[in-house]
Amino acid sequence: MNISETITFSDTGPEDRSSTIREALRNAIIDRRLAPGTKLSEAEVGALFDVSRTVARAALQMLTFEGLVKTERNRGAFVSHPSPDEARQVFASRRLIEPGIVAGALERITPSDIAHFRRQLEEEARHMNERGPAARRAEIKASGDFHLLLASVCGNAILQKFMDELVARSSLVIALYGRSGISSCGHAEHSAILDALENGDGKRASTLMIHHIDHIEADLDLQLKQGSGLKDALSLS
Amino acid sequence: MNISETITFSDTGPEDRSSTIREALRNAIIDRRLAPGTKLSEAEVGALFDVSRTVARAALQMLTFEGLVKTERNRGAFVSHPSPDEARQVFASRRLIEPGIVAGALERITPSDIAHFRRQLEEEARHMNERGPAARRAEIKASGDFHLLLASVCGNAILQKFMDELVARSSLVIALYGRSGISSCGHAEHSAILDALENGDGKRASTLMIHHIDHIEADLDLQLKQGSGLKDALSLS
DNA sequence: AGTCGCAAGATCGCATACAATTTGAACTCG
DNA sequence: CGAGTTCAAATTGTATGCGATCTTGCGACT
Repeated sequence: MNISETITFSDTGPEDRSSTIREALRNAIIDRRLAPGTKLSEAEVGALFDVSRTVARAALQMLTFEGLVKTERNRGAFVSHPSPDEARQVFASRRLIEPGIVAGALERITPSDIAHFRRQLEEEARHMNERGPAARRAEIKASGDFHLLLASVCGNAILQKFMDELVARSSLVIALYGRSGISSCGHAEHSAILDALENGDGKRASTLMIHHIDHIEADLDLQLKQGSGLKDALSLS
Repeated sequence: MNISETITFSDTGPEDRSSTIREALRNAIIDRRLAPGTKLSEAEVGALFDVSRTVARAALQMLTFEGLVKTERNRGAFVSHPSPDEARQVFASRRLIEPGIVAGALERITPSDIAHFRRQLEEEARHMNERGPAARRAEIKASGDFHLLLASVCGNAILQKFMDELVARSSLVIALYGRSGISSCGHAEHSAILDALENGDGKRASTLMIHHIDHIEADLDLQLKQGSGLKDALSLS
């Protein structure tokens, strides 16, 4: 496993090591370097990051709270394998929250923010034009970052935290249920939303956002093919 | 301190003890038996519930994730003391989410649910007619339970979790900034919302809900009297 | 041959021990 | 008498050890 990327703790400063591990695992999960269903043993995680089980456990507990990891008592922690129903709930939540985020962002967005968005969208476009699984992972991540940036502009830390969780879960869902062929449809819509925001047209931006979310969800294949948990093992190994 | 209420672990079964402690602390916080700013030392919490620091720490970590507790590295955990700005963010989030919850609940609510709501509202009314701080605490809690019940009916576990957090934070905010005199205005509005739901009038229910939230927030005194964190110490000790 | 039971191995839950950091106070010096 | 410094008490951060629980492989019994 090469989960730990090129992480040397010194980079992030002496701050919470468990948070650093959480972020690394989080990135690995939403990048799909860690497949849903993968077991994350405390000892293994601890060994990978060269810490004790205590801090590894703390990181896993945080991820469990975010819904990216599922822990079963006396059995361990596993990368979440959201059911189609959970997937629908994720998108229902986003449909509810994101229009409000757009409205909030509209009132506080600055030219400097817009420039930031433009750079972000360029990045996104670059990944879109590349091929290969690495590029696709980067694309999913970049697409999520657009929504997170929007949430940060809106200035509500609570909503931002909610969006953090929703975007992360979405990445999992897309990786699991996405029909890979048509997945790169989001970029133009991001641009359009940003344009509407720049023109101060909040109504249009909200509408575009809802359609955008609809499109993402429509691109999924959410037929319920799984009963309980035996499929986990089936799909992962 | 009598935080632990009448808790004997055997009640909740052999499940996670840290979760049990989390709930007990959570209740104590939203009931205002634990004042904002109060220090929650790991050792003290552990002693109160007769567990080691390890599990106490886990409970505190969960509460930190919910925003009910703030931990500072190497300094400890404290009951959150939300700023007026945070308070506004809480209510902004609720204004965004709860209408959607109402809409979701409308489609799934059953007569049995409605009966449940009625019983809940009676309970609420009982506390409203009593006097004293204990009754007021119970009233705040019961009022929150109405919203949580609504969220549970809506059938979206993610939104339900969000509402859990928002309602808990609201209780803190109300306890901190509520003008105590007029606080008991919510009951009639809850009834009205339920009536609208029963009649299938989702539009009206949503509108009532927004007004309800507006009223709650309007009843607060959110003048920003505090600069940073020195006031915490000032108000707690 | 199939099934049940049992024991060994692995992993987690929790407690405890030790290290690191902060805080507050006593103490010294100007 | 006040300011600065040093040290000790308290508290958190982290590691590790032990018991409990679950899994799994092997063997005996039907």
